[in-house]
Amino acid sequence: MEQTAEATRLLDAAESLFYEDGYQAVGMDRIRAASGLSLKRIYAMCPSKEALTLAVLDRRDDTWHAALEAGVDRQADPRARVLAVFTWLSEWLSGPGHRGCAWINAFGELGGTSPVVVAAVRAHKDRFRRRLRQLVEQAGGTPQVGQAVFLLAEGAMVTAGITGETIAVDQARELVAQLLPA
Amino acid sequence: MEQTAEATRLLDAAESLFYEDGYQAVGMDRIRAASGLSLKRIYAMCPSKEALTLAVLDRRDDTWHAALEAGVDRQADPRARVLAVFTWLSEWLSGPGHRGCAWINAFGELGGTSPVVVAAVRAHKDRFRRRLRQLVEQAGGTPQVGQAVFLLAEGAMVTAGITGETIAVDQARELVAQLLPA
DNA sequence: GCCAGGAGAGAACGAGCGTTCTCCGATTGA
DNA sequence: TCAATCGGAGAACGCTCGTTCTCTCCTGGC
Repeated sequence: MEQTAEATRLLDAAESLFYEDGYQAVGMDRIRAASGLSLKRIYAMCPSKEALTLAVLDRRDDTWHAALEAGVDRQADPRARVLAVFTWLSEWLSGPGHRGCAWINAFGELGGTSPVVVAAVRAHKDRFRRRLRQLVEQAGGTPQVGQAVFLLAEGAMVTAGITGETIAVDQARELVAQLLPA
Repeated sequence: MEQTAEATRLLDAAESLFYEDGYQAVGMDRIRAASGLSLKRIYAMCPSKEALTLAVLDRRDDTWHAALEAGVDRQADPRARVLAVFTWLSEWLSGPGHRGCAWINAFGELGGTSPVVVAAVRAHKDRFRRRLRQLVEQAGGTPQVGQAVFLLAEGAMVTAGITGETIAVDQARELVAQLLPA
């Protein structure tokens, strides 16, 4: 999908509706109404709902990782940069109506029926895991600690989504602080 | 729902179809075909699809925790009992066609639209967390370690579901072994 | 033997889905 | 000024959903 103003409106509308209510619960008509575009215009930009779903996940992967980097870059010390991941995660997940990790949720809903969505989710999680391992390595942690940090982050995200609170993320941050070398 | 042979057939069919393909992707007609019951019989036992969804989650909560206890009871030493949770999880998640934690997936799909499903997911996760904390306490671990074990378990389950492999669970087990007092 | 009653299966219903098609108005070139 | 072409809006289509209804058949009492 090209990067026009209309494409942005479409992706914005679809992204928030999909995130709030899920993919199958949101019809194309609601996306039409929320974006202010006509169905014909939408289908001219995007051949199907599944393609729109993938486009939403793809764009969100970029914005999500960009926001993560911005959070990390608030700190200079390598150890603090790892902890900053969790500080940022806590902020990211604390907005009203937040419902956890969009990719975990997408996998839960579409993982059994849509292989392309599964591939998108795996790609996102791989990217996150690699980045986390890199940050941990720069802070002097072993790959094993890197994997622990990743699993704690995943557990914290899924728990924050289900409970609606971000305490789990803060707890994970404390645990990571103990795992990293001083 | 009473515990008749037909109710069991219904719940068995619905549980495996829901788990494999998700809730909205499975129509009542597929459940009818898989269970061998007529629609009228199904609706005589269960007033709606949402009620069936909850009944499936409820029964699975019991069978899941019973299987967990059976896994834990293979060990007598308190420390080994905590590790046995992860050994059992790895087995539980290694079957063909496995797709991670049914409650996390249910939350991903229906969390935005069905408050009763959210409540069922929270109840299940609370129960698991309490049991885990208890086991960790009996092994001499602090509540903080108990929370770490819970977050690692959640992260491992969600990662195992997405990747289709159980390595993450085994890694989590190793990390827990390091966290627990010797 | 016959009629009343209940349970069976699956056709039917209204709604909503993703996607396409039709119609209408605007615009452009001579 | 007019005709031809293009693009937009949303009505329409075929399908599937969850749920209900109808019709049929079997059973049991007199």
